[in-house]
Amino acid sequence: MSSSVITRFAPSPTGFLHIGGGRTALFNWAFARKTKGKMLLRIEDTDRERSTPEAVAAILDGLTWLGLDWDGEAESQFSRASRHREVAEILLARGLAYRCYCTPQELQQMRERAEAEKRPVRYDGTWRDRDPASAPAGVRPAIRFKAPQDGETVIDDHVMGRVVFQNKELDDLIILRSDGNPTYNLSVVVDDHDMGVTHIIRGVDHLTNAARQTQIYRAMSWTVPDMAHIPLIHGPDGAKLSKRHGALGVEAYRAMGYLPEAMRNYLARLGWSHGDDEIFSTRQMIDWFGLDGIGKSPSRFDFVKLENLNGHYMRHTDDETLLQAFLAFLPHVAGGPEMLARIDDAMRAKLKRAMPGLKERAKTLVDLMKSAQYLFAQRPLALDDKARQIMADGGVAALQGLLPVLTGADWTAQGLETAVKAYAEASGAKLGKLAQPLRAVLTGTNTSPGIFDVLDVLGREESLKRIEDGLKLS
RNA sequence: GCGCCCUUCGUCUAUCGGUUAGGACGACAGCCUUUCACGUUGUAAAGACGGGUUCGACUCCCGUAGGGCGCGCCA
Repeated sequence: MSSSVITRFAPSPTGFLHIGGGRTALFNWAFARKTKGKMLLRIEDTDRERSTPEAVAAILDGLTWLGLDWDGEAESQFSRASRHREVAEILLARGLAYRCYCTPQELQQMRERAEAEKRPVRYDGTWRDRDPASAPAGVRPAIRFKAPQDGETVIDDHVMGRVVFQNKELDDLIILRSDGNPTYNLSVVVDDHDMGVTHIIRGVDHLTNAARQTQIYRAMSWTVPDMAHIPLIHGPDGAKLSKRHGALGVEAYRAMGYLPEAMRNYLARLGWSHGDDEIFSTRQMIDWFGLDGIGKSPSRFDFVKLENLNGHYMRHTDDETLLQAFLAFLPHVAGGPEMLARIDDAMRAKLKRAMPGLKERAKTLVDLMKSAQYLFAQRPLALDDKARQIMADGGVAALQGLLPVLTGADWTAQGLETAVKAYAEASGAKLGKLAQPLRAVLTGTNTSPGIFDVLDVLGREESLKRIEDGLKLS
C-alpha cells in the first residue's frame, strides 16, 4: 500500500500570519493537493505566555482569505501536552533523557561565560551523567534529551540537499520544562509522528531543529518524515522583513487591495518555478507543483511586481465577480465602510456598468475605490487643481459649445461618441480639447475611464447638471 | 564567536556540462490614444571573486568575499 502524503502547516499563534508563513502554508497546501494527500493545521501553542486566541483567529482568517483550506480540525498542540510528557517519560525510562537541575540563572551564566570566552554556546552537560541523588533540594528539574555526542546527523532535504551536522555541535536540549510542559522540539516530533505527517515543509530557519528533531525520531525508533526547508523571504532592500515591508499580516495585503488569487500566484513564484511560467491559475499551480521546483536562495518581496500581477488579475476577472470582491474588500479599508453604506441597488448597478472602464486602469482594489469616487461625488463637485486648470485653459468655452450637442444626443456611450466626434470635426476642435473639460467637470479630476462611458454611467440628468455646475464656476 | 545554508540582469527566475545565457516585473525609447491605464514594438541589463576537474563550465570540486539562518525551560 502506498502511504499517501500528509503535510502540515504549524504556525505559532504569537501574532498574525505573516507573508512567509502564508507562503509556507501555500506550499504545504499545493503539495498536498497535488499528491491528493492531506494538509493538516496545527497551532503550536505550547508557549502559554505568548499564545492568544486572537492570534489563532487571525491565522485562520488569513489562511481562509488566501483561499487555503486544511483537512480536519485545527489541532491545538497544547492540548496534546500529556502525550508529549508521556514520550518524555519514555525517553527518560530508556535512559535517552535525563533530569537537569540547573536553574535558568545558572544556564544564563553558562551562556555568558561561554560567550565571554568565545566558546560555542551550548549546554555543558552538567547533569548528563551526574547521580540524580546529588540533586539539590527544592529545584524542580527539567528533562533534557540525551543527544548523541559522536557521529553525525544527516538530513536529506528535498530543497537543501544533503546537510550534515556533527553531533558534537548539537547539545542536550530541554524537552520538558521544569513546570512539566513540553517544549517545541519534542512536541513537533511527537505530533508529526502521531498525526502521520509524511512531509515537513517549512522555513530554513528550522534547519538546525531538523537535526535535533531527527535525533529524537531516532531515539524513539520512529520514521523520520521527508523534509523540505524553503528559503526565507526578505524585504525589498534585502534585509529582514520589517513592518515597513513584508512583515505584515496577510490581512494587511487584503487591506491593500490585493486579490487572493494574485497573492497565491505571486507567492508561488517566490522561490518556486515551473519553467518560465509567470501567470498561472491555482489549478495549474497544483498540477505543476513539486518540491524539486523550489529554489534554494532567499528572495526579496517585490511590491511592484505584485501590483502588476494583481492588475492582471483585476483586468481578467469578470465584472460581477470583481464587484463582489470589491464589496467584500470595502469593510477592511479606511473609508470603505462609509462607501459601502452608500451602495444601494442603483449604485451597485452603476458600479457594475462602470467596471470595465474602472478595472482596466486599477492595479488594486484600492485603486478601484479611488477611481470609482466620481460615481459617489455629490454636486456641486469640487474640482482638483488639474481639473481647474483644464477649465481655465479654454475648458469653459469648449463646454458651452458642447452642451447643446450633448443635450440633443442619443444618451448611450456609442451615441454620445458619435455626436461629440461629429461636433469636433465640424468645429475643427481636437477631441482632447472637448474630452478633458468634460472629464474635469464630470469627475472633478483629469483622469478617469473613457469619457463616453463616464457620461453613460452617470446618466443624462446627472451629467448635464454636473456640466452646468462647472459652467457656473466661470 | 561557533554551526549550517545561500550567491545568474535592479528584482523574481529558466538553464539540470555544449544556448547568441531565455522569460517576467521594473527602466528607457517608439507606436496606439479623449486623460490615465491597457495593449504593442524595440533597447539596455546577469553567471560575486580566485583556483581547479573536463575536449568543454553558470552548471561539478576547493578556497575567498558577501549575505542569511540557528545557537532559549520561544516556536
